[in-house]
Amino acid sequence: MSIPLTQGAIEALYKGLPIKNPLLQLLNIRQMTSNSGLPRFRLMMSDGQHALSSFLLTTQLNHLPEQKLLVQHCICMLKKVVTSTLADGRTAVTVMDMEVVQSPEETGGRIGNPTPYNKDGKACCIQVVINREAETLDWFPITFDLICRSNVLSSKEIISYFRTRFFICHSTRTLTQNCTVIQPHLLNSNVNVFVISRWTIRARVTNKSNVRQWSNSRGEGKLFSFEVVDESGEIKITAFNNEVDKFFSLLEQGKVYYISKATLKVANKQYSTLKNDYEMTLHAHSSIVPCEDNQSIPTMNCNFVQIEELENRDKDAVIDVIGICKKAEDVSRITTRNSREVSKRALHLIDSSGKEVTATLWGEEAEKFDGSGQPVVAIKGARLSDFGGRSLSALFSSTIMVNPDIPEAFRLRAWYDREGYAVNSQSLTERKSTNSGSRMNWKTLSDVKNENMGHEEKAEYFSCLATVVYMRKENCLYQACPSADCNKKVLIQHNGLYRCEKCNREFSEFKYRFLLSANLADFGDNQWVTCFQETAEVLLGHSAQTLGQLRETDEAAFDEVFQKANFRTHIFKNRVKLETYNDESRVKVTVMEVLPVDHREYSRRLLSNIRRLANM
DNA sequence: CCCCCCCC
Repeated sequence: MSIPLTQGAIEALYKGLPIKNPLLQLLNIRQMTSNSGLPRFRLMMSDGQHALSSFLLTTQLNHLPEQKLLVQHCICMLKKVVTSTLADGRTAVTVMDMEVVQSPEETGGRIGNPTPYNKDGKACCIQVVINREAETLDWFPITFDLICRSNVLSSKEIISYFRTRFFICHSTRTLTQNCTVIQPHLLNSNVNVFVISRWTIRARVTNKSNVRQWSNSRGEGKLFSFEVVDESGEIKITAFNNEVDKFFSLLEQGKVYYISKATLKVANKQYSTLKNDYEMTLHAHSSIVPCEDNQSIPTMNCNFVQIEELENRDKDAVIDVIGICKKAEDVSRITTRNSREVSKRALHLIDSSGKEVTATLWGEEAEKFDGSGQPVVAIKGARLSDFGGRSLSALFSSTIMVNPDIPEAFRLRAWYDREGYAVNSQSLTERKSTNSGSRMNWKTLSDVKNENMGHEEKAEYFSCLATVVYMRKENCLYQACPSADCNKKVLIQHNGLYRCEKCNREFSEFKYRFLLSANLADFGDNQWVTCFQETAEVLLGHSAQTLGQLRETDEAAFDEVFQKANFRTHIFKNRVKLETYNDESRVKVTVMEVLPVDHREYSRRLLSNIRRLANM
């Protein structure tokens, strides 16, 4: 005669509810391989009503099965268990302490007729059956809550199941009242894959990729993906191989379809900006049918950011933008870092903020773009870059819409045709990349000293906004070797010829070159710098040759060049390095590039310096 | 099962 089992224990243990020393019958025991190399035993236990195979024996108790004490149909008292949720969402009941209280001989076999409780912990699918009232509806929104009338799991559990494993929805819909959840059933599939049976979604295609080939160690094939939206959210759907042939030409951006019998998998967030933890994959049995009655399905929910506002957004932000394409540059081919060739086309977008920004389209999108007639262009999901200050770049996931049928587009069109065309817009994107914030290591002159820049073995580089306050005009020029690639200083010989030591030659002529010492000042400090040929020419506005001749012929004009160049403000890109001569070390700053001051850049610099000072 | 998001 067997000891009575503890009724309801399986449910309590599965839910992690407190239950004291329950008595359960072992229905099955299986040895698994564990990461540690020790055998790990998995148990199926029964309380006479329910059976559950989510029990794991702590390895400290491995002696029980190994000594044939814990065998099929014995009765155990579980003295200590821990119920936990595994990384993949499954529940495990780990048995930390137990005692075998009755042998199989004494129990006389399986007790009662237990039914599987939530199956054995493999990936589950909750099958949804639509009852009579709902059968007239042939679609579901992507996400929904459920009211559960099942006696297997509570409604709360079902909802949490759906929240964690399927989709998240916070609104309770009428339709949900008509759903009945029946027995979860087991699927022999990967833990991350769930089959949605008898579910259909009705959704609008917002973005559709091109067909792409892939080839890797796992094989090769072709695929395309598209994104859909319905009133409850958005999701990405991918089709491979045969499904590409079947569905690619059917799907059109902007149109609505009934989509059913796709599988779900956990989305890799790394590759998606969509607000969904899951994505769908189409299979041989999947169906996609166009839907004509699509009024209630949202078009694209764009959250347009004014161009002016882009200046305040973070680099790499993914934003939606809409503007008049004032100018579309010609398409060009570039080679990427990975030596792939790709087409690109820059658009100059302007909106009613009066600001302009450059947006770059890629690949086919760049090639097929037609900018004639200055169309309204909306880009959903463009990446904000800090190139040239602020610019935009389309991603693979971006949706580009020309003259979209939306109120914002009509407003922009009206604004542009009435007054916008005459606006002298200011672009957030500089034409010169060198002025871009990202490439500049901005410093104030006092920063350079305080941070001991240039004291390392390697030269350091910084940029500053500074004003020329003094230039040593006396020895700003030297007589250099006239050979094309030699700038070595030459010495005049008694014979009237100029000798270059480096070339070991004598020349009848020399060329002038600059070696200009200048003192730069900003609001906090000043710094002596050296300008060689190109940078000095920019500062002084004359070539070394012209200025050299001027010095020989018209000293007043020569002086005037310096007067004019003095107290001018520029952006200086500099190299700083510690130099030692005569046992004395000092930091030498060489100007590498002189750039004109852009007023926006100037304000930005000024503002950031002020903020920094305010925080000191 | 893919996963490229680029260039000045």
